[in-house]
Amino acid sequence: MKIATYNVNGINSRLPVLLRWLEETAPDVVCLQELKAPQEKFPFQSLHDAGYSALWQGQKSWNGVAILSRNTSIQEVCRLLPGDAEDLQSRYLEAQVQGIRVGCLYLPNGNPAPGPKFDYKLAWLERFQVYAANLLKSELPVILAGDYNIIPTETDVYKPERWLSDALFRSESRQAFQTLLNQGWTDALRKLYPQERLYTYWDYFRDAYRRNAGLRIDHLLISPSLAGRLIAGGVDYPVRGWEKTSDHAPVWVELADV
DNA sequence: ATGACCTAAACATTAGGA
Repeated sequence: MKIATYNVNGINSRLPVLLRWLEETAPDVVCLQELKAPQEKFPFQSLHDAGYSALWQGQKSWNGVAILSRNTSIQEVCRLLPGDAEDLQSRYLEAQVQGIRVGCLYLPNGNPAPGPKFDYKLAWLERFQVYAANLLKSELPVILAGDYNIIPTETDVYKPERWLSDALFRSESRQAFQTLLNQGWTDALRKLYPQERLYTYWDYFRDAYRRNAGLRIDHLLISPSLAGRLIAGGVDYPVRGWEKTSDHAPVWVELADV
């Protein structure tokens, strides 16, 4: 089965691109981020017509996450990241889908750093680490897929020296990502491609996509039982070159059937 | 070092993104 994550950067303005990508690649499960749409403006009918059921947590203007499942139902687990009752931003959605526990996340950007936004990012990461550790303890097959807004290593950015003080690449962010790997999560794309330069995001500025001046910030972290089923994965690069496209490209993994 | 571009709503400028 194929599971993908895609930061769409506005689901309604991106709907033609999303539907074309779904039709061409037919992922079984999809995690979407940055819907930038309130709950009532989610295009569930268009997705239904394309063969996908959907669970979504919208928000006016910003954030927003969704989980899609092809031809099957979705059982909701939660709509917010636990650990802070004050944090109502739509950045985490979890469901049981096709036998797998799927966490869809949109981690805070954190810029400018240092500052309150960076503090929020680090606090979110701490809550996420606690939550992820408990998921591992459950021994369920789990995938935590989304826009982590973290460049894990200097292999994951076209020009590391330019990004050292950026919230995406600061040591606190990288260390938090490493902590998740140390817990036992597998960075699926890096596992499949240990050395290669893989990017999932290219700035709209400066012709970044054509120059391949990109970042790898969208990740699929898989629990040990799923790591044993990992058979393929990749970035759907051409989607980033389509008309009216997101600044992110979809990322996917293929898992062997049990 | 700066600014380049894109989205949604604050609607024609601003805020946020990464």
